[in-house]
Amino acid sequence: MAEIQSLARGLKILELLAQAENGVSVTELAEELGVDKSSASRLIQTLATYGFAEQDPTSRRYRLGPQVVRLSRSLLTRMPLRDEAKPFLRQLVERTGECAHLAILAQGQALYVDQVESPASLRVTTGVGTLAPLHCTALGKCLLAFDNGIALPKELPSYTPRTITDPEVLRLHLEQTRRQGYAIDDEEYDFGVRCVAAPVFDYRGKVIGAIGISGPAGRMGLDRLPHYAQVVMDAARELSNRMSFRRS
Amino acid sequence: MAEIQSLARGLKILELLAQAENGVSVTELAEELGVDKSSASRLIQTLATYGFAEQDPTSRRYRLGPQVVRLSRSLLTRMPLRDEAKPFLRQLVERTGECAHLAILAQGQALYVDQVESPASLRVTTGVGTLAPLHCTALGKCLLAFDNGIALPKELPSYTPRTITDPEVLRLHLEQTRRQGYAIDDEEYDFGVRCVAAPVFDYRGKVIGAIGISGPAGRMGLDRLPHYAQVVMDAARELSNRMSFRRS
DNA sequence: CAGTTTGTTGTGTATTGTACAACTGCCTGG
DNA sequence: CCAGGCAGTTGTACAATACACAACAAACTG
Repeated sequence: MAEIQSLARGLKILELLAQAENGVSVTELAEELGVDKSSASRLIQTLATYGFAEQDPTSRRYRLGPQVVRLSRSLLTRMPLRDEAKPFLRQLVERTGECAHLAILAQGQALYVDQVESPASLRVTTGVGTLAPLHCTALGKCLLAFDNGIALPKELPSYTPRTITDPEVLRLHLEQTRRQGYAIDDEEYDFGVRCVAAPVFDYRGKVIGAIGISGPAGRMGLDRLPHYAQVVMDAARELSNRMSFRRS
Repeated sequence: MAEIQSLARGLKILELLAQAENGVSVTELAEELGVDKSSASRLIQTLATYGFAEQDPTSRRYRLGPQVVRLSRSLLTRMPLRDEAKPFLRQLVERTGECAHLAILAQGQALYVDQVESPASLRVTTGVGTLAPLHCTALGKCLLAFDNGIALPKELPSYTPRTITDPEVLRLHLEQTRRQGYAIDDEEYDFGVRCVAAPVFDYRGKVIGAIGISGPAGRMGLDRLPHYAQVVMDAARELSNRMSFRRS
């Protein structure tokens, strides 16, 4: 009895609401959870009274409520790494003209927690809150390569023809990443998008996140990547220094 | 029995986690909820297994988990208004040099759901997910003035000496807002910050949100406000047109 | 190292969440 | 326009489950 059933069901409902495109009906919820309509109805009513869900008056379907946005903000604003990283992200955008991102490890995936947009009209925006796989993104590879505690993902799903799907190839690739101190994503997750990222460490040398830039392959030619890598690494190193002082 | 107790308690815990600066201990949770330590422990364990809470390994205190950021993203990306508004927010920043915001009504407050930052080094950023009072912000006043269904807030707390705290004064002020088609916040919520906002309507003429700009009082002189108001209203009107086509 | 505080794990009991059923409002088709 | 079906909510009885109490483990403090 280590898990509160009805709370767990409520949380599952939140996830279902997040996945659903156009809201979810009570009957669908009941089917998905394997409970009666009445139970599903009461559960989501509770979610609604606390602002975590909302009912569309006409269709009677439920969707996520504004409360989740508030919670998210609380989490993000209370993240020291995010505060410290912001100026470096801006700096990266200034120096490279591409979008800059900050990600941390969350549930075996890379969670994008901040972004500064490029001024270019063609830009690669990855919304804050996005979860991306570790094995085919530059930020993810950084987390994977420099975090000793983490194991390689069992599955290496393919997103583009360039995605590394062989565990052994990935292992070697990560070793190289460790050696050179930065990671590259060469159209392995999104067609036509290249990324460069470097790890951020705390005072104990533990990886706490990664910062990097993403841009269209056209602008981010392979020959220019080493230059970008240097810029990103410099920023990451300086940010790591900053984080070392905030021993929280 | 219209409310599932344990789910409600779990949601209250989430709110407590959001408010707490440095995480919350199990004992604190138990006290706050009026339940036993053991119950609080099991509730938050359930939250943790689903990624809604995280335990700091050293301090054993709990904080919000990454799952809430994911949910938030789902909600925000599924918001048609947000997609449509983005280019107009960028346009506002370009034309005025100040930060632009989009807000909707949520739980009797203005919820900031998007922002485009000003390039100026002195800028007014209001994080996405912020809740602000309706009676002393430009975006809030728009929602208040143009939404027929909504009642005036009972309490009109004061944030600066300029905050309107008299209901009658506010009523007249909102009438003027309706007449002129835009709202102003003249340092009524934040010292030294002025805002201008205009409402966004759907195809039925119902307010679905508001967009506006915020800047330091130094740059946003009172004499320039009418000009800014025109720019904001133009954008809001065009955005309203766009929204009329998406009859969802 | 003893004492104290804090978090987690058993366990019996009663509260509470659940399924079943009845009810209401809505939509659809004849 | 009405009959039939469907989706969502409310009532109710029962049993599952979440709860308080207690014991235990672990960490902090003096």
